[in-house]
Amino acid sequence: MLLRMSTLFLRTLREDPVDAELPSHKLLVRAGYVRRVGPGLYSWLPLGMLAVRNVERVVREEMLAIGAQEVQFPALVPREVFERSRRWQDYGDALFRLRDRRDADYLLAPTHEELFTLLVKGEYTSYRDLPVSLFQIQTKYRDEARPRAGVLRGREFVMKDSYSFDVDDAGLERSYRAHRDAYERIFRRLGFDYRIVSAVSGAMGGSASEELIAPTPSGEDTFVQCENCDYAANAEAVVIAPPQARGGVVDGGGMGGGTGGAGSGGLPGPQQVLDTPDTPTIATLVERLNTMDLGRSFAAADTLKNLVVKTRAPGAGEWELLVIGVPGDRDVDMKRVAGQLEPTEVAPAGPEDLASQPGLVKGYIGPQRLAELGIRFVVDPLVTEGSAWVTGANEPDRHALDVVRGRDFVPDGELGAVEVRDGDRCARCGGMLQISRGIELGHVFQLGRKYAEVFDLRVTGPDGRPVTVTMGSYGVGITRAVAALAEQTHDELGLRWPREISPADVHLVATGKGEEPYTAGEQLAGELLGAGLRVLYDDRRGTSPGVKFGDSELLGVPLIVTVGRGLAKGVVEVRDRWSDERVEVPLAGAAGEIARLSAAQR
RNA sequence: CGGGGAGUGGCGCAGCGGUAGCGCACCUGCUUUGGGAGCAGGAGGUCGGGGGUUCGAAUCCCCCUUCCCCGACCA
Repeated sequence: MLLRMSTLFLRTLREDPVDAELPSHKLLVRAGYVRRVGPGLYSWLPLGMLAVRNVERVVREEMLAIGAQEVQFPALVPREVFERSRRWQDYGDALFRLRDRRDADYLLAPTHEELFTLLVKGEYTSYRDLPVSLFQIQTKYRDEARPRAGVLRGREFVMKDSYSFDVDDAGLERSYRAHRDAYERIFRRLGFDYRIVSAVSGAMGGSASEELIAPTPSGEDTFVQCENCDYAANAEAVVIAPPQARGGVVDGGGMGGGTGGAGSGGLPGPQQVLDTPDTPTIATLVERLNTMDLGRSFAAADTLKNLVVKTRAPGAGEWELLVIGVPGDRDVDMKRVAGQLEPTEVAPAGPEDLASQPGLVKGYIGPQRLAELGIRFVVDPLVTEGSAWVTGANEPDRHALDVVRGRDFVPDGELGAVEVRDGDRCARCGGMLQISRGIELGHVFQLGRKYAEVFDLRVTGPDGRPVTVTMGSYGVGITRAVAALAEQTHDELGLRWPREISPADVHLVATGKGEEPYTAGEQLAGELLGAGLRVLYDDRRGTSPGVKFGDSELLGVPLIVTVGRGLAKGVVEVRDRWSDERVEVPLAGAAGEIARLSAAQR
């Protein structure tokens, strides 16, 4: 492949686009890889297209290598298909819906579980046909509430999605493993720094759902890693170790700071109700407590905050109230809560929900009488058995002190609800958890029988009886990978591609007076081509050297070869865009040497 | 959905009552050729849309609309 800059459809920009915030976004636009068309919509220009095709190629090769077979579904799907899986309703506003001339409803698919399931159902009927894995590389649509970060989170994007079909759990496990391994090979080949994090809560070390994340400060996914062991999880799926008993019980201390509770050993005295006027928030409460001359000081961590939410089980018509108790210095992570309660829906309780239950006094809710009110109550595991708290007294302007779990209230259960913090403890080994940000590159997921049941995908088993198929679902963001890689690998000069994704192996720059650089460049370009390299050749006349060098840095091809000044000595200069190392190579035989250097790059 | 901001040549911006300008990019000529060249000449805009005020509106007023950023949201 030989691309000539003189004819390449490319215009680089000297200035950053105003709407871009992230380096990857700025650079992909400046380097002429993409152009914005509308909110969350981008055109891919020739260089960008080459990068996208390269990601596709790597993904396709690795999918085929595990025996997955490629198919292609329409992006435009009739409503009925998504009605059956309920996603026409459940997917919400993020689903692009449209109507044809006959007023029939259609959608632009965000993923294709339904069609994959239906396809297999239509063709296969026996357990002997399984397992099978199918994939497609296709444009997906999501009407994001707020597209951002350029191509990283658009409303239209290219994604590889695949699905595995097995007769039993052991088979699913194997298919899952194969995909997970393939994903590791894909991201390694593409040159990513990536982490695999658990995306499922509860099941410690469970592998039912994992995300492959590219760590980068600007990423919009939050995940935690243990400093000590290899535990890593999405922030919404994290499991935090409960502290040693805190507050009054075992022996004072514990974690969570403050000197609250009973201090030294033994249960605190019976709970007492205090007048605490105008203290509807944790901050105001703590301030008030510390001026009350109670013989101890209090911190937010000594208070028990009770948040009211409402839940609705699938199919149930009515919302039910649920109170969640967490230490007062902690925020509740609603996504984490929702993840654990799924498929039951969760929503914050509004004023009208509270009004329906007069026993709940806003700002002064305590768990002491929730049971008698018939309201369900769960606590975060940080609220350990035997711990003592300051909490609401269920009366306006009053709080209760030394309220002990197990003595003064008994929750209906525990629910990890708290937002993770740096320094929280790993539930596996007790090590410190560290929070990082990253971009989700891929997701492997044991879907199970959800769609197989909805679409009645069954095959005849060995005993002649029908068996419901179990599925895995696996995705890789193709266009997102290009941007994520740019985000991870760029430097102050511009893009910097690993070889597998780069639009070319070598960026050949001809510069200098007269014809010599161009005749030599032309010949070298041909030789490089002959050596099997993909060449981007800057053959522009009348473009000053500074512009050419600047472009070569911006475009990000990993090896830059300059034909110019060195010709007097019979050499060309070869520069590694990654290390910035420069070597002079004799023009005679340069192609072979350059091919060798290129092959040595990552 | 909440908060902030912006719509003026391809891109980035200035102008804020007197009929549109700058930088980059582009075109022509000459010079220049190892770090975003110089000189000279040139092309390109119904100033987001509609209505109003005014002798006169990019500029003031009203309505509409689109877009961007932060947050909420995001299988």
